[in-house]
Amino acid sequence: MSKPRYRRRKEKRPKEIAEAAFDAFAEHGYASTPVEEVARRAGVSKGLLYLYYKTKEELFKAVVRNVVVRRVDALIDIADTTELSSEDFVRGPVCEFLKQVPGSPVAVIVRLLIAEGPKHPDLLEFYHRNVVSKGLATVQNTIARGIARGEFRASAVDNLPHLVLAPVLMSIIWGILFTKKSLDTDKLIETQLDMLLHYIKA
Amino acid sequence: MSKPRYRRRKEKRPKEIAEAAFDAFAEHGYASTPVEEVARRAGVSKGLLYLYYKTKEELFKAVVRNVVVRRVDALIDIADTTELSSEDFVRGPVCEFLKQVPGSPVAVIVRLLIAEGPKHPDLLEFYHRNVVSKGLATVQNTIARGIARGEFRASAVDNLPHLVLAPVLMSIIWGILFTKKSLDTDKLIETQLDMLLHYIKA
DNA sequence: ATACTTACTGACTTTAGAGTCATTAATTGC
DNA sequence: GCAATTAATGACTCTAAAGTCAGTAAGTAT
Repeated sequence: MSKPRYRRRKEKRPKEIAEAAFDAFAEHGYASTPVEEVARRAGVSKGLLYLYYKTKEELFKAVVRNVVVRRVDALIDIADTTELSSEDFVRGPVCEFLKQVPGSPVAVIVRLLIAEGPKHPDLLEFYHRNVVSKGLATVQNTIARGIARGEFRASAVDNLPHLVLAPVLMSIIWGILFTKKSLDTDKLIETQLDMLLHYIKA
Repeated sequence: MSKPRYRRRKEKRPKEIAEAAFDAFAEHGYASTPVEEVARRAGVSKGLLYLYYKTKEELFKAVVRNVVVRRVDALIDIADTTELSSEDFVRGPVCEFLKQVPGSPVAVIVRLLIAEGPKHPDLLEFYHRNVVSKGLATVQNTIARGIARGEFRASAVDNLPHLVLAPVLMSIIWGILFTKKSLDTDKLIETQLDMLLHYIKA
């Protein structure tokens, strides 16, 4: 009549473990987080964790891959189907999207990648293909479309979509290092976009 | 008649060790670098290293502090004494300075700080006080002087000097993560400054 | 030359944490 | 109900690496 000590839930375990790992890594970083800490947070034994993930490194990769999924694709869809003028599109949906990034799980992933990335080239490759290059391409397409429509002029920015993401990256890093010293990241991003638009408007 | 097994060089050891540590940390990161590896590179025994640095953490802090020294102050001096117009000053000395940062030891320090910084608040405080806030203040002063002279107009950028450094940070991070995927960091920085100047010119 | 000081060595101790595996117990099928 | 299957446990092993310290030899003073 006693309660069972645990439930067998084969399908849900991997996800739960990956989520616990994300939280733990976010707090202490990858190298300083013992696997046992992850297991504890997931309410699971260390042995079970190793049943689903062969090594700590594999767990790390699963965590990074998990967070990435779908986030960027949402924006791309909007970009492909919007009816707005290029300027309104940038000032509206693009701006909103960029502003929520620094407070999102992506910020954590960026920190993990900077710290541990160089040791996992395949992971960087994956991240570049699925997030970075997609994001940059979307920005670049938006600019190109604006030019085609006669809304924008051609400029050096055409090949430097990185400039759109630079203030976002700045906000993320600032948040990681100097949480205490406040910085108005929304204003930072808005101003950069305003500057960009002035620069390339026809 | 045999060569001595070592020389006693009390004064030079700490510096040599810190430099070896910088190289090692740059290559593998802090957490993944054994102290013995640092000692080996410095041509010294592990015991001696611990004579000069009580813990690995203390060594880490010494490394970060070492690199910081003087780099920023050079620019500040130029800023205070230049005879150039504000625009020429930005397009010349400021631009040159910013362009060499991504390839300098500062890039390594940034990586180390992002990875390990959150565990060493005093170090972040030090870095903020001696590098970041000084750099930002210099940019801000330059803009303010331009406005006072009637060369620039007042704008949102007045309080967001971070925008000047954003492309530099972008270049640093890109270099760390995607060395293979090339990016013209000089062009990136130049374009951002060009954009900024267009935006704030009177 | 000899005694003395201390920079330096490297073998040793200790510990934290990754990964294993024999055992247990929840579930499934008969 | 009973046997078979497998999700789950946690005590254990093994290793890497931080930190220690008794001993050694380079330099110094007398």
